[in-house]
Amino acid sequence: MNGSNHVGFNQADGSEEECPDSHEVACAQCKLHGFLKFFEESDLIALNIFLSRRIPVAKGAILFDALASFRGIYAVKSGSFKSFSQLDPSGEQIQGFFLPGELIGLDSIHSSHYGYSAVAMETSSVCWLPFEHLDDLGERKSFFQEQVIRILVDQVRHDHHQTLLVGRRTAEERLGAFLLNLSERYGRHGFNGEAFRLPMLQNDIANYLGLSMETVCRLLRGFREQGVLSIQGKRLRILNPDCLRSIAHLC
Amino acid sequence: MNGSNHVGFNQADGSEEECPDSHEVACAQCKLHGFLKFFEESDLIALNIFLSRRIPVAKGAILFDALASFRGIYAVKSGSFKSFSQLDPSGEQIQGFFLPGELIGLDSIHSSHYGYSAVAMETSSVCWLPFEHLDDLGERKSFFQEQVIRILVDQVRHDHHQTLLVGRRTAEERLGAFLLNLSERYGRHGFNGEAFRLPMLQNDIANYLGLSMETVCRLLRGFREQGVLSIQGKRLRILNPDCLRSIAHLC
DNA sequence: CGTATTGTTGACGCGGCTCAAATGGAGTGG
DNA sequence: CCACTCCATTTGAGCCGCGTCAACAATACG
Repeated sequence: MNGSNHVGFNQADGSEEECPDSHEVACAQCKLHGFLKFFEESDLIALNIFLSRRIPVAKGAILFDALASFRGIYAVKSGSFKSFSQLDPSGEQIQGFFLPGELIGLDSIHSSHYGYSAVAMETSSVCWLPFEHLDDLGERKSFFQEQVIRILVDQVRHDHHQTLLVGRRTAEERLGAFLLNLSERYGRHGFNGEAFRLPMLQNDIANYLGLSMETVCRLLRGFREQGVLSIQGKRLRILNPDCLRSIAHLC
Repeated sequence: MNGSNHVGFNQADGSEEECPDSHEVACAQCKLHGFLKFFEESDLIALNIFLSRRIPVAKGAILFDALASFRGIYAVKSGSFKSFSQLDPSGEQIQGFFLPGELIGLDSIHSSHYGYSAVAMETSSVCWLPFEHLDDLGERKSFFQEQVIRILVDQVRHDHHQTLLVGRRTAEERLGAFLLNLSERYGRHGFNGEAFRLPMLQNDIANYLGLSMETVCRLLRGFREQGVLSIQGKRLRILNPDCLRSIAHLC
């Protein structure tokens, strides 16, 4: 767990501060780190040539377009993103949210285009791992693919759960499970899972969960009145996680 | 597209008839075939040592249990399966249906357990590809993994679509899209996409789509009365695909 | 400070769930 | 072949969750 046997990331740039921005995910907590940690040092040096670190992305800026040709995966370093498809002319359908430490675009591997768009919901920064030189890894490519498979499997699991959630649960259960999911993800990447920012609009939450904005708003008020959580602006605090779990029927 | 450059499958057993059962998928149309077709002949001979072909599975029999340890993937040769998780004590949640030519269990790769159960909805047969000797493939393992990734990506795409479908569409749109999806899948694997069996119970369809059985029943009657399709027993015939597409809002 | 965007609240209607009961069909044993 | 059972399907009645519409408040932003 000591990161000293790995090249790159924060340590690569000696002049870099330890923690320049408290809202930034630590490299050791980033999924990109887990992605690469099976490589030997020599490979990592090669990979680091291609790894672009901390690209700033302005709020509302498009990370990639649905029609953009696949050029690698991104890791959210700070800020947050949403992905959506435009299939329906009536508006966008939000596919997912991406918090610091999470990867975007992996499911477009082996496709010519990304197939969906990703935009920053706030001022953000990403690391970018281009995939074009992957074949240079030679025999080690298999390790790399194993990580890809591992993460894709995770996503399949999550999507199954999401389908179940959106299809068969009440609005209250969906929103509760959604908040718990956010909490768990923040916690996993080294943030406080009990108190965090809700970077997305209520409109986006509603869209994602297949609900109306008004229902989301009313439910949040209900949760507040039950003392389950508190909201001020975009800051959320979960006061009673057990109660929230029982609401979401995830005991 | 001539299958003669590949070893194994039907051709391997010289005494085997061409088409002993018209309800059986042709090997050239099976996803397992696509899965293996990138291998050289020598590798395929090795793989075929492990490939168990045409294992019969009785109606209602469990192919694998949620707690069974992962032992490889199955290809449906004839019949059909449903997969489901038992998370909810109130009953099963159906995750998917598997028709002849389709693969079951791939998303459990790199897990200790399957994580969900699969049972035969009718008298069926499968081919089984154990994964335990995959490392024997050596450098060619990478090709294999590439296929795994390709199929997992397909599944992620499908699951996203499913989430969207189940979350934001009316009951009519969901059922229409479901039937069209079945039609497309039967067609893709060499069957008649306009007239096929509905192997699952209406109860299962309802569960899968997040609807009640009664709603599914009423909607099917509506489709029949509109002349969109005809049903006798479990046999379904799509009389007006364009109308069904417009109902499903997939033009 | 003004404008645009997001969030809040109420009234109302309907899609689809629930409950309940009847009908049909497949399998089984006599 | 029939009688019986079990399960699936069908149909109806009633109700409620949540979407829609509309008006207004609050917040963000230039």
